[in-house]
Amino acid sequence: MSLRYALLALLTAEPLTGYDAVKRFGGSVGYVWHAPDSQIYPELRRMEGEGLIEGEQVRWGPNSTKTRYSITGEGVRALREWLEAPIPYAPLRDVSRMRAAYFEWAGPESARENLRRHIDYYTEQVGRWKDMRQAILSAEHPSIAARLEKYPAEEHERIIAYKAFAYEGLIARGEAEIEWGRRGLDLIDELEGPSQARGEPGS
Amino acid sequence: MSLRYALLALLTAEPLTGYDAVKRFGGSVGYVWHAPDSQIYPELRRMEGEGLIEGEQVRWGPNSTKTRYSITGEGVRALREWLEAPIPYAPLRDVSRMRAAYFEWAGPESARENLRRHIDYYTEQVGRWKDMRQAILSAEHPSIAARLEKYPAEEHERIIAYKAFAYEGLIARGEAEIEWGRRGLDLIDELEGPSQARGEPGS
DNA sequence: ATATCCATGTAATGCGTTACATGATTTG
DNA sequence: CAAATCATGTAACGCATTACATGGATAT
Repeated sequence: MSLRYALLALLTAEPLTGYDAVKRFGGSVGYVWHAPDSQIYPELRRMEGEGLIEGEQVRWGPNSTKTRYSITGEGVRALREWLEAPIPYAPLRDVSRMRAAYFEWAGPESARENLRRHIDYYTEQVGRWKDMRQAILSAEHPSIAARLEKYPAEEHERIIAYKAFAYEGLIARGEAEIEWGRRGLDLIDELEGPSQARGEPGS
Repeated sequence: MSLRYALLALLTAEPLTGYDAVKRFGGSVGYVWHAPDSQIYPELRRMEGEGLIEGEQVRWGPNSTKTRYSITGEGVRALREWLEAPIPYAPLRDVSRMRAAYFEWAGPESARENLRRHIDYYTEQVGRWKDMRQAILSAEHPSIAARLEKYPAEEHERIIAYKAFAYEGLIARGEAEIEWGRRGLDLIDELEGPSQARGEPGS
């Protein structure tokens, strides 16, 4: 049910077509909340039905229109309410940890491969998150720029700060994952002897 | 689809009834992979149908039986295969970060309340995870004890080490969450002035 | 004109959640 | 004998995923 709040949050910056929203979910917001097109379009229509957003038909080319959605007063209220309500923390479902717990059933080489992938994955993610954080802090990112234009200058600092703070959480988490992966590789070396994948120099 | 592998992993320690499995998901395994009864019983039957596990009827009281499941050779093969295959990392869907990114829409007091809950939640979890890690390292936990009995002594070290390592990942992650929450509270103080909830001593 | 973007979906399936439901057995 | 535990589900619903599908508009 958070998809709808992600959409509402997006729409507080500027009106968007479904396609615009899909684009956002491919980039910025998508780093925090993933959603495919097939979920976004129907959700927007449902939200319009409930009065949280309003669609207006905009000319697009000579023979066509597109729907541009804006958030309504009720939409803002719903977003606020959601932000102020306590989140029910979802029970854990952690594939990486589950797999690691049973590494004795995989070969050491495949356990290593697993951890290397873990490290690579989070290294890449951390890179992205750091870039996003920078783009937010410098107000370069188009969607943050549009947002700042819409709100008075005294709000800018906090708008930026909270978004950067969110990314800092992702970065910290990612770095913890990388650390964990490295300790895992060391652990495997201790338990099973060092990897045979690399030759000993000087032997 | 990981539920079935969690079940297979459990069954490598000892045969279990559905109810036993449900119990495990309420405790040990449940800290890593959550599943409700309503998912476990049907999944066990499906797995039996696919030959990954075998159910045998065991007397239970004078007029009743229960089904005790054991892992089959094919089940072990399936578990190994899953452990050795690369995990497709699921796209992110992070409610805490999403909410934090839009804290300017909540009041400062409700943003603080949010972060306090975040800190409390992870503090509690970290406590549990640390206890579990200890219980594993000392081989006190009943399910780890049963497991160790079944495998030769030279396997014990790695069986324990990998499970402890998994919990260490959770602990590290939890601690990063707590840290993040604290920095968030500081950030709110900076942006909005300190909380009015507490009086200034000496004023 | 052709490729790439812009725009918008439907359909099938599966995993997971919540709520509801029942009865036997052991333990105190 | 009453309470707690053991045992095993069904049913309805909703969110999410994957695959499939189409056509107009703009840029080169």
